[in-house]
Amino acid sequence: MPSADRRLQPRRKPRQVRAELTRERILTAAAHVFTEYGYAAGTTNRIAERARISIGSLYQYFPNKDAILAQLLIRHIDRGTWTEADRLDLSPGTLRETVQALVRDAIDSHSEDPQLLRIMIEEAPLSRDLLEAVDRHGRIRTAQIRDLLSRHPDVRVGDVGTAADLILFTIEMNTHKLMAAPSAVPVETFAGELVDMVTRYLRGD
Amino acid sequence: MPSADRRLQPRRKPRQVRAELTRERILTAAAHVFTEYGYAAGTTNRIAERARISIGSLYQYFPNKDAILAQLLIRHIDRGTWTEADRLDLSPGTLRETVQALVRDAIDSHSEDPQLLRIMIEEAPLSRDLLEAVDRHGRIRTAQIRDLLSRHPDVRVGDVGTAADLILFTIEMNTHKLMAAPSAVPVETFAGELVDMVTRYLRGD
DNA sequence: AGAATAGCTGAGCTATTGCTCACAATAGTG
DNA sequence: CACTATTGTGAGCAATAGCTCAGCTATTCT
Repeated sequence: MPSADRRLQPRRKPRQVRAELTRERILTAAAHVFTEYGYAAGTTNRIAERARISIGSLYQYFPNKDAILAQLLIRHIDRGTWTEADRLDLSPGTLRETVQALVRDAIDSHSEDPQLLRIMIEEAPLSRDLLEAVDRHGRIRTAQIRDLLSRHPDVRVGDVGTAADLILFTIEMNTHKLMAAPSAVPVETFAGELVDMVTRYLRGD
Repeated sequence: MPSADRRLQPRRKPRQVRAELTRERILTAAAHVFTEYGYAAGTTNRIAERARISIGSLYQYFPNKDAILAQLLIRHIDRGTWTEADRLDLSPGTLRETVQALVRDAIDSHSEDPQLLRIMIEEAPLSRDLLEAVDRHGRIRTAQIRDLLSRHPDVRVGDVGTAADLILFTIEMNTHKLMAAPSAVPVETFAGELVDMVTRYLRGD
C-alpha cells in the first residue's frame, strides 16, 4: 500500500494497555453514537463524552472524525463478516443450497448492527483509499462467485461475470433493506423468495 | 393534508413573474450544487451564489435548506417520473414484455439526474411528511404491481404481495446502481439479465 | 526515588454554516 | 408622479463543529 491516506492514520500508537483500552472505548462509543445520531450529528465531542474520555484523547488516536468511521468499516470488512463466503468453494451442493448459503451469509453480516452498517455505507464520506479497499473487496467476492458459478453444472446463464455482479448486488441490497427496516413480511418468507428468484435465474429456466 | 409541515412551506408566495423566475433559479441552482457537492457540503450560500441571487432572496422562498431538497424531491415524484408505470395496466402483453417495461421505466426515471436522485434518496434528512409522501407513493406502486401480477396468467408465485415488493425493489436498486456508476458491462446487457432474472422468478420455473 | 516517557484533560480557537434583518430597488396602481 | 406592495440585497449574527495545545497525571525505566 504505497498511497495509504495519511489523514486516516492514527497520530500515536498505543504502547500501554490502558491506551489500547481507550482506543477501544472510542471505537465502541463511536459505533453507538453514529448508530444513534447518524454520521453528521454524531459529533466527536459526543463520542468522547460517551466514551468517558476527553476530546483531546480522542484526537490522539484518530486524526479526524472520518478516520473513526473508516476504522469501524475496515474492522467490519477484516472481521470477515463479508468474507465468510469462502467456504462456499468447498461445499458445492445443490444450486439452491449454494444460493441459500449466500443469502444466509448476507443476513448474518447485517444482523450485527444494521443501523451502523447503513450509516457506514450510505452516509460516510468515504475516502479514496477506503473506497478502493471496499471496491477491492467487492471485486474479490465477485471473482469468487464467478468461479463458483462457472464451475457449477446447473448454472446456465449468458455471461457468468454479469450474473455474479447481478446476484451479489441483488442479494446484498435486499438483505440490507430486510434488516434495516423490518417489514410486515417475515424475514424467512422474504429470504425464501429471494433465494427462489436468484436460483431460477441461474438455472436459466 | 392537515399536518403539512410548516417548516417546509415557503414564507412568501411569488406574485410577480420575476419572483417565480427567482424561485426557479434557486431550484435549478440547488439541483446543480447538491449534485456537485452533496447535501451537507451544498451550502445555501453556494446555492444562492450559483443562482446569482442574494442569500436573502433564497430565504424568502424557502424557509430552510431542507425545504429546497424537499421541493426537488416532490417535483421528481409529481413529474410522474416514478409513476409512469400506470400504462402497464392497460397493456398486458407477454410477462417478459411487462417486466421489460418496468425496467425501462426505472432506467428512464434515473437517467435524468442519477447523482441528484442518489443524494435525495441517500443523503437527504427527509422530514416525517416527506418520508410519508415517498412511502405512500411506494405503496401505491406496489399495489399496482401486485394487481398486475395477480391478473397475469403466467405469474406463478407464492405470495403476490411479497413478489411485488421483491421485484420492485430489485429493479429499482439495480437500475440505480447501473445509472449512478457506469460499469464495464454495457447497460443493455445488464438490463437484459435483470429482466431475465425477474421474469424467470415470476414464471415460477 | 527521580527522571523520562506515555497518556489524558478540557477550555477555547478557528472556521463554517444556516439564517436574519434593516434597507434598497423594482413593479404595479391611480 | 406619488404611493404601496413586492422583490432583492448582503453584512453579519448565533450556533455549532472539528480540532489544538499547554499543562497535568499515570506508568515505566534506571
